[in-house]
Amino acid sequence: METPVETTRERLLNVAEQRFGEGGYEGTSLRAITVAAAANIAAVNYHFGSKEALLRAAVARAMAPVNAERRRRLDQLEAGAPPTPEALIRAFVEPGLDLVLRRGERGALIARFIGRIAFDPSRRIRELYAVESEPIESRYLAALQKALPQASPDAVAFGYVNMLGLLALHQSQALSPTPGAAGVQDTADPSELAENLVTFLVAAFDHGLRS
Amino acid sequence: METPVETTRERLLNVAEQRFGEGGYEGTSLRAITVAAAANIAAVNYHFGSKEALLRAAVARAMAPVNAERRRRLDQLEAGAPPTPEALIRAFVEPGLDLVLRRGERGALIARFIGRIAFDPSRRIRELYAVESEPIESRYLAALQKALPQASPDAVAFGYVNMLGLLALHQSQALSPTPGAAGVQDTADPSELAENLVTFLVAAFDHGLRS
DNA sequence: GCATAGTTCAAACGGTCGTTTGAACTGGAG
DNA sequence: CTCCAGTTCAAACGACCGTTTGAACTATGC
Repeated sequence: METPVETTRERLLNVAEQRFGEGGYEGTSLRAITVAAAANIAAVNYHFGSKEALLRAAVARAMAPVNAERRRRLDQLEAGAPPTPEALIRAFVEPGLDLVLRRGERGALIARFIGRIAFDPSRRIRELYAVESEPIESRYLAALQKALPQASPDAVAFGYVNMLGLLALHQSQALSPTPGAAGVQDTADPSELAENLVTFLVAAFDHGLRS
Repeated sequence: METPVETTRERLLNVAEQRFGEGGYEGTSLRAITVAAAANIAAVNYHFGSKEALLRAAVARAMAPVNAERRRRLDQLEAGAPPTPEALIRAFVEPGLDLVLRRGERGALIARFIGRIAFDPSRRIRELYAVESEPIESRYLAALQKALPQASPDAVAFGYVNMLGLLALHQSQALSPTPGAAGVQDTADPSELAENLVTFLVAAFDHGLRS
């Protein structure tokens, strides 16, 4: 079984995901990416136009399947009875954390990349993520506000941004054990992490939002 | 009333907090810091030894009062009846978010700086924060595990790292409204944000941890 | 005033950065 | 084989980076 030959463009995107996910945007140079991709540095300009455009393309590529799955799940939920907060939270969180299950080793790398970019120090970089995620995310916020009529819309929005934050942090694997925090273990199984996070968030949404 | 004259060293630390908080470690150059501090670039080497050492000193300075207050609150709680999870969460979260109330404009800047460094893309940078915060944080984790006997220690640790993550994100002001997320407003009052976050976390700890 | 420690300075080093350029290469169509 | 579009290459540009250096400056004590 022969692996299809990767184009230079694909190699650049793959390595960009990995490297940007490891070092962030500012901390990753094009030379590091191009060397790892066995490409010439001018190829970045040729295929993408600039470093930032490479990032933009990588973010768009990484987010596309996540967004599609979130959209599919929300469409499905809204086609039936009014969805519960739990169903909505699950529909949102699981695609983000399912990357490992669906894609093997590369999935974890993409998850980390997404989480990392979503909270880059630079607002400009963060907005690359926001542009890709906003259309489907605002639908989820509206659906959650509808599903939680006892809480104020502002309060639901507060819970919602907390959910975004926690999801991104878990994706980026930044919530690793602090040194000396005995008893804290990386959850090896991503579906278990998803269950834990959904349970945590559902409790917070159901009992911890103000009215 | 004359303002005391700032030493070069102090100016460098103050500006470093601001600039590292805005741009992250990699995205902030020493020249930007020294220009803003009206200092010579060699002063960084003279007073601190290196860029990273400047960061380390800034982190230590920023965390010292937060850590002291967390320690004082925990000591106080443990001197009485066994503290509730809510009391512990509050004792941990409030000092982190109180920076604005206690220090005026500079407080928000310091909060952002701390939050930003805590989740820098580079593990090496993140560990500068961890070194400063670990001693008091591990005490809080142990106290929370004791206060939540119905949950497994691993589950409490999971909730704990989520709390760390959310606190840092709120401090860093990275949880700003996404474009188009109508209804999401920056909470102008930090004590209200603390109340909202404590409420959210308490619900998640009380109802959302697995056993 | 001199000596000394502390502090700051401008210039420089060696390295890295993103972007650009024009030539060379590659592959496909006619 | 030629032509052409697409692609890659090495070299270079101008800018920026953290670190270093030796001289100059500053303040204090004798």
